[in-house]
Amino acid sequence: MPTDHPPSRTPARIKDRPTWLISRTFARSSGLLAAGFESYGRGLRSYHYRLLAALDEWGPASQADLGRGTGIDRSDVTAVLSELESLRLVERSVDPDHRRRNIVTITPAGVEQLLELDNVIDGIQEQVLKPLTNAQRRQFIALMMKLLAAEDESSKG
Amino acid sequence: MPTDHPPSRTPARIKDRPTWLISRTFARSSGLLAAGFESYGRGLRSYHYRLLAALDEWGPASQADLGRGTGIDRSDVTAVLSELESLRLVERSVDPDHRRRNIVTITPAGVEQLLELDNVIDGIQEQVLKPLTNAQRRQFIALMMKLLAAEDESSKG
DNA sequence: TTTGTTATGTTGGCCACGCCAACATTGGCC
DNA sequence: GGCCAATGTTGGCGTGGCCAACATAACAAA
Repeated sequence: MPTDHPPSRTPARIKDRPTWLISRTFARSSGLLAAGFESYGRGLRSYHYRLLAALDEWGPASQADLGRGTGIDRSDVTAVLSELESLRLVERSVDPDHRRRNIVTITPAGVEQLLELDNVIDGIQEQVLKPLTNAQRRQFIALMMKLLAAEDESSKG
Repeated sequence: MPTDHPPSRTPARIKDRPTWLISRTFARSSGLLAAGFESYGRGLRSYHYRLLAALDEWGPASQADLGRGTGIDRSDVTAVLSELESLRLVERSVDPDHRRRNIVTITPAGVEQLLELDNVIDGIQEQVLKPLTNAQRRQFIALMMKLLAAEDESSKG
């Protein structure tokens, strides 16, 4: 559990810089997220959630496709899928048309787990944004989307 | 260097969530920052910068105070200071009034290094915010500050 | 058809950042 | 004098994000 120990003073040349604010914001967000995952037990972390979500949404897929789709490295996909498999949340089978490839499928238990995680994570969005009014939340989200739009474009190519 | 490999699709239940946007924003920011530090060579990273900035701004301090002030763990402070010391950017001396304590001082070379890093890092602020207009940048910064205000309060106690 | 070349899954490793525990040592307090 | 707190240090752990190397399988070019 990242306990998120913020600095007590923070040098002036640092404290107002966007990169610093972004980093603190992320620390707060990921701390809350980690606490959420942990309170949930099972040893699931964000990678697990991302993979379950991808499988639920895109249907059965190869590990390589999962990696590309979620931005998780192949090797990490392998490791996390093994954990998910041992929890019976996904299943791996060899693609008959391409025996080097695995077809990964989410199980009913996996879907159920995913839905529960959805709830936990939704609650955390609320916590993260709590200091902002609704209008400010919308603004904040819109600004981040704009900030990331270029990146999204370039990776779609 | 974090190469920041964004996902190519991103599941819908994830892609609009604030925690996800925050995490992507941070990935972008810290990727640019890391590239900046690395292009600069010398093996300096954000911890080094934070400590140099703290020393420059608050004057000579003990390691424990540096840790509390910057939010960096004592043990990490020790390690990073050793690197800074071997680069002759800081000096450690035993506090005569408290021989368990070190007094850490930034050297002239350290100040110089800090100023150069300042420039690099300022350039990165620009890059990070590039997609936003000036008004949007101000908004974005203000929103993050509000988001973090509660945390700052509680750690001042 | 044989010879590269590319894609896939796996293993094992590395780094940054953030933590924590344990320890010896020092100083302050009662 | 004896206890407690603070200090610096060592060593370790976890997460997220990477990369390299490898065997194997499929594919493309020759």
